[in-house]
Amino acid sequence: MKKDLTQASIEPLLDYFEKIIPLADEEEKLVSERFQPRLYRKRHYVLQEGDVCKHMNFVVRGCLRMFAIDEKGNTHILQFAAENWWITDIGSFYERKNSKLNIDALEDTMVLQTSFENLTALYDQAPKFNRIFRVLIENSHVALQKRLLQNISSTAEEPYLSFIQTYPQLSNRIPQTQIAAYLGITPEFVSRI
Amino acid sequence: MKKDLTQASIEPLLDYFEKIIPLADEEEKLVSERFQPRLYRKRHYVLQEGDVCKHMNFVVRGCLRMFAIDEKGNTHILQFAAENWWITDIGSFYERKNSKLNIDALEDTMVLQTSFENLTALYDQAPKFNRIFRVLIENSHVALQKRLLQNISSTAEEPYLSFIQTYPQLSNRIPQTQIAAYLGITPEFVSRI
DNA sequence: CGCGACGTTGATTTGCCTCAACGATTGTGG
DNA sequence: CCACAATCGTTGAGGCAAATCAACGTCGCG
Repeated sequence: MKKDLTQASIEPLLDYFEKIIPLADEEEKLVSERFQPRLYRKRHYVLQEGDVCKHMNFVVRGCLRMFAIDEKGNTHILQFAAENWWITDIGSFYERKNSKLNIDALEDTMVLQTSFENLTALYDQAPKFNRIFRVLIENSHVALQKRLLQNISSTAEEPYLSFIQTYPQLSNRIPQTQIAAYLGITPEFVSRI
Repeated sequence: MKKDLTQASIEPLLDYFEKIIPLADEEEKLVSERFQPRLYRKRHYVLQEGDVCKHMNFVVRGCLRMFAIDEKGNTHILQFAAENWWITDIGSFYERKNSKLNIDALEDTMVLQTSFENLTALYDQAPKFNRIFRVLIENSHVALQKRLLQNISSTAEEPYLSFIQTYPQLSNRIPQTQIAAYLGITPEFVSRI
């Protein structure tokens, strides 16, 4: 039996922002006007290679992944996004260029999403969000640097152990094949660890 | 004979900002008050592991590198920064935590640098810079994602060729040993390509 | 039920590392 | 100004970590 995903509210996103910095009632109202809930069913696409990435997504429930497919047909996962994570192809979203990445749903997933137009409007109406989103991306930049360092480091075992330690809740939910595609190693090798 | 590096001015940074978004005279004045020139001699450290990263640096002339040293003593380079590039340990700089990274000079290097206090003051005085630095970090995030993808991809040859194509001016100036440490492969193997 | 996705294990191959030796170049101090 | 050390690039031989290819069992799902 599926969970009930038809209930949607802006609350999780407001809670999330509140943890970073308090919002005035007026600002909460702006957020609720500029974000819309949307349900993506398992295996459905949020973004397809070649399209412009139209939305910035905040995951309320479920799990998405962003990935690229190389010339040999191998899938490389750049990012997972479970509850309270953001996911979008930043370059494509802000520059409105065609994306080389894909985003799809590993599970039935509820997001709160905003468009480029709505987000820039929000920046104008409440400049505070410029700072919030700057901090968000700074944090994910730091995380990405850490990941790159581990990836460059010698053995494949270390990045794997680090992943299941850093994201224990994720490594339960996600098939090993997906984790392998995230780490850049083969599923067979993950199995041998 | 060494180039004359004693001349320092805020001009290159103002030029840089102007290319992104026009600045009012008042804003230019604020920038020149909040950034200071500084010369780092070859092999001198801008940031040492264990210290808090005190400065955000804009390279006017020369070249810096940011790197980590792993438990085996191997050096892994996260980023080079030549003319018109920014370099800092973002996490350490904004959170004022001890850094696990090092930054040093590959050549005599002139930077324009600002402190956390000066930068936050600048954000307050001219909120426009929130947006500017949000865009800067978005761009470097996109670049980092691209690099991670290439690194995960199978052969070591592709990342190398991509590097010398993307940064031809850098690959002339920088020893192959440094490029190897950036790509996560051995100098010997770079030589065989 | 039967198909497809997933995980496991084994045998073989290979890309890259490690270790080592050797010129060429740079730069540094006596 | 020369001698010596340090840095850099190159090449060779050998070894290992992880990929590849393949076969098989399990599970969930249409």
